[in-house]
Amino acid sequence: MGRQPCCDKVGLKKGPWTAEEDRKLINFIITNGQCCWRAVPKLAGLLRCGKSCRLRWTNYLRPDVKRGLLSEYEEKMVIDLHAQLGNRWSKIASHLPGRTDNEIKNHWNTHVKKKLRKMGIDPLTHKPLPPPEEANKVEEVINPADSANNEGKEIVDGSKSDPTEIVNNDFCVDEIPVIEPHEILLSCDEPTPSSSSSSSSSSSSSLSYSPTNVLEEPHFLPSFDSEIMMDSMWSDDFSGLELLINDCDQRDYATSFEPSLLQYPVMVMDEDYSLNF
DNA sequence: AAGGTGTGCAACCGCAAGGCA
DNA sequence: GTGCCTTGCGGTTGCACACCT
Repeated sequence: MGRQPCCDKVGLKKGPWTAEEDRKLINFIITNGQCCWRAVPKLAGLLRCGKSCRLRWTNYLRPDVKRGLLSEYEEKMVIDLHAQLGNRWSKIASHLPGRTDNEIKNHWNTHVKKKLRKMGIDPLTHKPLPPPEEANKVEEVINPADSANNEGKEIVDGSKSDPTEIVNNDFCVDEIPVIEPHEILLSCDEPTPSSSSSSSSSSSSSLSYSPTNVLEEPHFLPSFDSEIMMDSMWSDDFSGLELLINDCDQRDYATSFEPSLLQYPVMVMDEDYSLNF
């Protein structure tokens, strides 16, 4: 007997969520909390599968989710945690409050991989990449017929591209010293206000990157535990949150009405139903 | 200006884990 | 112990936008 599909796919909507769908899902969870995701779409009046609702909520609509690019410090943490944990994105995300596994995974695939390769570091192993010639030799030995079909070809395939490209990219693997992940130094082009103001140890233009540093950066992390926050937010006082969504002057109104909400990120819904905090 | 190509990200898919009867 | 159900995870896809020619 085959596996039962997670939901009846007939008549279900796919693709990007609309503002109206977001509103329905938010309203439902505000009213009922996070319950059986399989039942959510039906109860919320959505033509989506439960999985899709859960994903939308956890990755986008959750009030404690952080949007925008990862800071330098967050990126360093991701790299370090990836070196320790591999592609366990949810574990990595659990160390970065407000960041989702999906967001970190996307950031890794689109930004960090390239950055590490440019630095001469293999994003899979976190070890230095071999020089182009050696890499080609190794590839030829391993698979002479298909040496180009390798993940490292983007950077190290010097046989096909103009050698000056390497110079143009300010990168030459011959100059890359053998370094371990914990020795990596990343420059901070634009230190974020949080990192520059909160950490005197990171006042220079680059941060020493090491597991101990990662763990010893208490000022960067929000002072709340996201899970505790969510529990409090959803179980204790939905009415307060609802006020934030429904009132046009949410922040002032909410804080005057319920001062305890000040300790939580304030969720504000725009006219187009996008959320701001 | 138009078409082609590259990039980033939201969302989907399939599988695995864990809980429960 | 077994099978079903739900949730969570990681890999992958596809679309929209930016950039290039």
